[in-house]
Amino acid sequence: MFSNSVKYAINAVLYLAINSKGSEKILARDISETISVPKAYIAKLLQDLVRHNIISSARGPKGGFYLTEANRKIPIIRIVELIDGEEIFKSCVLGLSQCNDAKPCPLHEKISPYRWSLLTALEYNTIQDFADEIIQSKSYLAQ
Amino acid sequence: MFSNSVKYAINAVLYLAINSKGSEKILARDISETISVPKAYIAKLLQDLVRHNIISSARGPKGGFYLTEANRKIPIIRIVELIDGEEIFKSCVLGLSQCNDAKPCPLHEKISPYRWSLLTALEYNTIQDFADEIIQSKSYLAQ
DNA sequence: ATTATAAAAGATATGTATGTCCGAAATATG
DNA sequence: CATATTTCGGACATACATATCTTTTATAAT
Repeated sequence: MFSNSVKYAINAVLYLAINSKGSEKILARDISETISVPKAYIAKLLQDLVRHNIISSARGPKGGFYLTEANRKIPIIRIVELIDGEEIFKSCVLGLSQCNDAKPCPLHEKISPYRWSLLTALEYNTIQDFADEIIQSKSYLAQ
Repeated sequence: MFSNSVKYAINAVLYLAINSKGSEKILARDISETISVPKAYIAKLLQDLVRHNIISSARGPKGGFYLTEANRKIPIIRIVELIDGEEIFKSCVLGLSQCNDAKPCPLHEKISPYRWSLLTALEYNTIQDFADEIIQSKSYLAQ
């Protein structure tokens, strides 16, 4: 469903949300080790998120990545859209250009509820929402 | 969701199911042109399906690909499992190895029921079931 | 038998996602 | 100001999916 890059990015951002309080910053190295993704690779993804104002960063000593209050209110789907593009929820699972509710492909109706559940969960839950769930042990980021 | 290979394979098999009646055979070239996939590429996929007894073939003049009655009763999910592997429906959407009902990732509970219904739909609907739907204009393979 | 046809099989090529490396820019600290 | 730290940016490397090309094998028809 999602590329590895999106999986890594969501994991990294949620780790950030849980571990950086206020202006406290988190090193790319810490994130890399915790989520078991190469430092240079996750760093690139995080830089992309910074450029698009989904997360924040500071260079130099005491620098690192962190989240502003505004960052925390961003829906998770923005991460997916940025990295994998907006089409992944919309394009036909069989690759047919004409597939839609009126002229569905054979799998369309079977898959639509699944896709819709995923889409709305990502659209209506913010970074902070998921972080709260994890803090309250309602869900987990166990590797 | 699915690899291009799976998309191509499902399209090709359903085209076969609809267009080969009885022992009438269909050329790789015809399938290639109809579903707009390079002949050598779709041929390889079809050969793989033949080796695993999902479809049937005959070489030489009057040869081609076709479906036996047994082939037609095969669930669509067998094509997906063969080409993309069995894990694609089972592994965590966030790539977490420990994700399950007891220790769910943040997305797990929001999508599990829908994912499961998709899985069972592909498990219980055969090649013929989907072909029938198309013949009855309940669904379409329009490019 | 010979020929034409078509799948099967193997080898090679291309493209995209993933992963790595190195130097530049920014900045806190002494 | 000098130094250490850390993100940033570009270039490079690797792996895997996708695509192509060539040869071999099987077989129907003449």
